[in-house]
Amino acid sequence: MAGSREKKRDPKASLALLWGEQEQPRRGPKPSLTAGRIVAAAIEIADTEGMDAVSMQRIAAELDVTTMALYRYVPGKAELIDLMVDSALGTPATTDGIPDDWRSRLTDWARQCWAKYRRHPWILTATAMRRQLMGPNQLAWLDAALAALSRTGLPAAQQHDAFLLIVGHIRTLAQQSAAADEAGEEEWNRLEADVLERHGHRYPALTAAITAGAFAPQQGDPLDFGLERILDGIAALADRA
Amino acid sequence: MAGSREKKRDPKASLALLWGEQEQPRRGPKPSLTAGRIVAAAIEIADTEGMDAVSMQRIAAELDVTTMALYRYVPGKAELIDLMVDSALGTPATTDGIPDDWRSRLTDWARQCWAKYRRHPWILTATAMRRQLMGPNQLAWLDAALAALSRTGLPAAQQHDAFLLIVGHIRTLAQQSAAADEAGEEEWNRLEADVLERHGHRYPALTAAITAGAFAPQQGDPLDFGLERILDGIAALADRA
DNA sequence: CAGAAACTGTTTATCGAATACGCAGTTTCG
DNA sequence: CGAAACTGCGTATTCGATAAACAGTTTCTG
Repeated sequence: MAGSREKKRDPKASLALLWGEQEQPRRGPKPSLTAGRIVAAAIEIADTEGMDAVSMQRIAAELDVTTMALYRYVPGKAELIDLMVDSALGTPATTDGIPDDWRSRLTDWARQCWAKYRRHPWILTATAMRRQLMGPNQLAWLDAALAALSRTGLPAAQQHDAFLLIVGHIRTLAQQSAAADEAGEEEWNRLEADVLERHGHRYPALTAAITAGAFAPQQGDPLDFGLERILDGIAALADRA
Repeated sequence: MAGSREKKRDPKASLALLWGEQEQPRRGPKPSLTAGRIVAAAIEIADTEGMDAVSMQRIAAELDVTTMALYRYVPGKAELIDLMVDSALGTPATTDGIPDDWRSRLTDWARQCWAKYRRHPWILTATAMRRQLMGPNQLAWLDAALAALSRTGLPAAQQHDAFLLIVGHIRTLAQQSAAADEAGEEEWNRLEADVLERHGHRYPALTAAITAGAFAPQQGDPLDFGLERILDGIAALADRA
């Protein structure tokens, strides 16, 4: 959470890198790296130690070069993060074997997307509060979701809204699960329980919910509840039309 | 997006501050500040210039003290952020005049919450990927939502799930709107349009959706679509039971 | 009331991070 | 061959968070 010592993001450069629209150098020493290797190293670090551990110095160390060497391949950290996200998302799997109705397709899509977020929780931070720069992979995910949604017969604008709704749900889960994985979870729970012991009377509904086990760990995929509700809601709308 | 030069968050200290469980000093000079004033200054900065502008030095400057003076009142930046969030959320308004059914109550709740996120978009970043430390206000919001949800008759665990679903939707909108407010929005759109011009054929559903106006600016409250779907989905479930 | 004790704001010093700049060596083209 | 286009790298700058130590201020205590 330290300050932003960086220059602004250069979307043009990010896009060029995302789409591989870089001219190959014709002279000079052979590059010892590629943007791809840098991105892969950064993702590796983010996966294992979280986004906070991703620094230019750290990536460089991982690749056995000096920090500044990286800047020959990516314009800056902001652009690197754009690349990380698109790369980590990868391509959605084919829909082979999935029934050809919108609900099955969307469910499958959501499961896959959720899997990606679980594998790379840092995607959440990496994309929070920033305009998304759609790379090839991100566009593929969007396309897949819209392909399913188009079968609902809903107006295009609502298809987009529905897409956001589902992504939002997945991101909420990612947030929850990232928070739960934080260190010292037990201590935190104990502290909060303590607080509620002392102030719980001010929160009757909450107290009742806790007593009823609303916050007990659940079994089953946390994705399901919300996804079912959303799809039910969309179905109701689609049927109405 | 710079590194984390801070020590870990101290939840105990945050909670003590959140609940005002601090012992008042009995000796020494009169304190010239309070945690509250620091938090207010930080929120002011975040509101007008975004979270990135919130640095200890900046807050101190705003309050006409040295940076280190702040550390007499808050243990560190992480704890300060906890306080900022709870303070910015404030208390949910009373439900006077809102019909006493769960759907109306939840709709009202969601609108209020969405208003808070719109006023303080940085809450999104401030709470991303971190375990939430529930302060008095955050608990009040949670309590209010659960009070409404309890009238659905759903099991407690599902009430919690439903709560997350709604908050998730609100946060998605906040994310969207924050991204849209970023500088250079037009240039970005132009660049993306360019890309699609060149690669659009790989994304038929997306191309179709764009043509159909899926991404055109919409009128009306963006909250509504998703909220209606979610509530419809919840209603369907509640009716079934 | 004299210290001691508990505080306060401040100064100074580290350390981590991003990244601008310029240098020396490497390749390739005219 | 020599300039041009590159590459990796050492150096320096700037910001941010925060630790440590210091000097002045109040309030107790004996």
